[in-house]
Amino acid sequence: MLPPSTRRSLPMALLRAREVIMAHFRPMLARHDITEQQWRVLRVLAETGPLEATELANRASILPPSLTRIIKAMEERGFITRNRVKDDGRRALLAISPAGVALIEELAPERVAIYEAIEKRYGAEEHERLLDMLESLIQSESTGG
Amino acid sequence: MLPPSTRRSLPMALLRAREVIMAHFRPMLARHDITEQQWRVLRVLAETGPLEATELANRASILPPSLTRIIKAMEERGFITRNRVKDDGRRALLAISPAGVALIEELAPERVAIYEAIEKRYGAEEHERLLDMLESLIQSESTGG
DNA sequence: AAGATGTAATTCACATGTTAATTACAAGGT
DNA sequence: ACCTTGTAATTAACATGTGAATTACATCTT
Repeated sequence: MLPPSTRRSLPMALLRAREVIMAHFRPMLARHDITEQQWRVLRVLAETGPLEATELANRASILPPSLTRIIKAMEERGFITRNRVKDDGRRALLAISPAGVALIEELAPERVAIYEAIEKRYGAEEHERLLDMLESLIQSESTGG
Repeated sequence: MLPPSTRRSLPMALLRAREVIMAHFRPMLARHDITEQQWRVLRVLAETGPLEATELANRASILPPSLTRIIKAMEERGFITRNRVKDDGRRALLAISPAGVALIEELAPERVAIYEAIEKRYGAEEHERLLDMLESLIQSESTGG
């Protein structure tokens, strides 16, 4: 097997694919002055309820040092709250605040419209298949080592 | 259409997929003290020959400000060279040096082995199909707007 | 030639990615 | 109680991502 060219390597293809998709969301996020990562944190907390930092980092695919900074910024802006866990001074439960929920709800319509536009261009079935294949790849690489 | 959960959103899936793949390459790059982005720059220059900064940035999927810093670092380490373009003082041709070529050749076997291992776990046909679908997605999103 | 406009590259400022080291606790063993 | 070991979170240091502003040239216009 030859070393793949940069025009057909999986890491590059995944990177470019993510870029073209995120390009559609960035203007929306910029208008509300939140970053892509802050947006992920908000959505994870909204979906799952309060989480400890480690679990939140895993679910949002953000490394612990980054999460520390993000939490700090979002707490100051009033989008999330933290509450120490009883009997363990290390941990804290992170939760989305009403303001955070309001932001998610405010962006929901535009978010749906963007996804619909992507599905229209790329194809809804293709979209589902791609998600399946990506999940399968993640599974095969993360478990089998 | 409901807003997709973070467990099945295209941006998150692409991000996670890239993470699990890059996890296999990072140790190799770390041993040679080069970053993922520097590695991309080297490979693009090796494949295509000398390029101007803008074209290199596009092909390596690196933003201009990042490329400026990367070029500076790699020039100092002797992996790439720059030559001003005649009749246009703004542009410069960036080229890989013999030391850069040597690094690529040194890493080639391990690189092939890593790709083979991924194909073995995920399936060669699945791999090809995934690349096709990603290219199709990139195409549909970058042209159609 | 001078000014307006466009383009390539860089610089700035700040957020995140990344690894290693450190701090703060918790739990277990002696 | 003390010490070791393990774990959660943070901090440190440096590289890159990102958008806005700036600089350095080119080119076009008059």
